[in-house]
Amino acid sequence: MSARISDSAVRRLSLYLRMLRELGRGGVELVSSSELAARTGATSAQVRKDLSLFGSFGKRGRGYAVGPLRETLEEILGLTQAWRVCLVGVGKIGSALLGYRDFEARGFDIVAAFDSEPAKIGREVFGITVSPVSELASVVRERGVEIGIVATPPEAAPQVADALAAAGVEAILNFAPTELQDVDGVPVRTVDVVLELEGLSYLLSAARRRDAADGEPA
Amino acid sequence: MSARISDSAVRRLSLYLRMLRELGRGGVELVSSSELAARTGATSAQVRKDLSLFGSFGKRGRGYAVGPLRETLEEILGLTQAWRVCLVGVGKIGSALLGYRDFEARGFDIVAAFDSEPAKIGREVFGITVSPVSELASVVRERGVEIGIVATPPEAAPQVADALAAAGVEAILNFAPTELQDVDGVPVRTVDVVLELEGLSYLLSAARRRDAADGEPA
DNA sequence: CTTGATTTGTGAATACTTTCACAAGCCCAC
DNA sequence: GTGGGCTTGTGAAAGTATTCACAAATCAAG
Repeated sequence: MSARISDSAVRRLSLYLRMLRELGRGGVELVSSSELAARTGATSAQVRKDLSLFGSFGKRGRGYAVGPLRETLEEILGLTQAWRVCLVGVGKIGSALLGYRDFEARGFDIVAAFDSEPAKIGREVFGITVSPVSELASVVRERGVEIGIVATPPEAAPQVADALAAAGVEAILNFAPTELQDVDGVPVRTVDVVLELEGLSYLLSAARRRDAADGEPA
Repeated sequence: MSARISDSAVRRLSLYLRMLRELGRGGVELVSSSELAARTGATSAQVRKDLSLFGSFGKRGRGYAVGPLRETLEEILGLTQAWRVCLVGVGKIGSALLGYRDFEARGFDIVAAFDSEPAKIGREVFGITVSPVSELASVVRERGVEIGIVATPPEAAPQVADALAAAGVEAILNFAPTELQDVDGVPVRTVDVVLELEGLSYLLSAARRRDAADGEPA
């Protein structure tokens, strides 16, 4: 019952949930594993296996009830509560994230923002007032922040992550192009755009090498 | 020699490369697999295995020569050339990406930007003039764009991706929260911030469930 | 030249994930 | 109520990825 669930399985659960919400809005009440699979890029067996890690939610011969399964997945993913989030680094990317109102709709409330640059302190960005990083610890504690977003330059990221963890943040989302080891048991996810582009670059140049070797097919 | 290389291996190669550049700037000339591993969150065996997929670059008893290995990895990842990139959707995230000058430094030149909103057409954002999406096909062809970035709302993303593929783009980086199947053999990577946050939410609530079950330890 | 301290490169072993394939269950039609 | 068409849930099989562990290579010291 409590085997560790892989990151990729959790990621797929999020995708299933997204699709279930869409189906629900469209009034659909029942969905089969193969429909869900087709719409999320998975296979039907994978959908069933992923869901079976947590229980038995479908009806044989019929499929899954959209509403109840949606609620179950929200429960599993911890989305029945709102999480309190803070953001450190109100630069270009940080500001864009503050303005991304989808977060709130998805249960992630940004309740504080920090920057080290004096010119930015006190400024209000998309409804959030920017505080000085020196107040990070106290504000995080006061407002019960659970998730921290790091959107600073790479040099500052490790210290900021440490400070967040020390202040009691329980998980970190990192946008700085730096590998941040899990700090003190606090899980870190990194979103690294350059890394993604380099992954595509690899695919393209590998394809070109292959084409060249195979005599440049059509 | 030409077994398929996994995405995760390629991602690690990018991290090694990043670290090698840093070491090179610091004047370091030789690095061992275990040093590289410690700095990138991998294991030394993994570093050696990843590199051995492409050849034999180290010296037994000594380690890897920083400069030459950096060049080899740049070659493997296709980073010895500059890639031409376009961006579709000049909203909050799109603008932030246009301003992210690191792209150019890493060999990804943004040579065009598109939007469907008339108010944005012709405006110059961080040095790039916004063109109407109606001109996407012609501009992509004219300027030889190889990689397309999708930063539109989710509803528009699938059509935009199709249009990019049809116009001859060879790879797509997607920021819209929509699963985009690989279009017509064009590889797609998706960066989905909400998905990452939901992954963290899962970890947090799983940890809490565990704590509650184990009688709330310290 | 030999010894010893390193560190690579890599088969073999382990661990993890995905896919297969089918019995068990469900519902509709008659 | 019985038959037939579907679809789930899940062990077993296949496929991938990671880790282990060690022979082969390198170099410095004496």
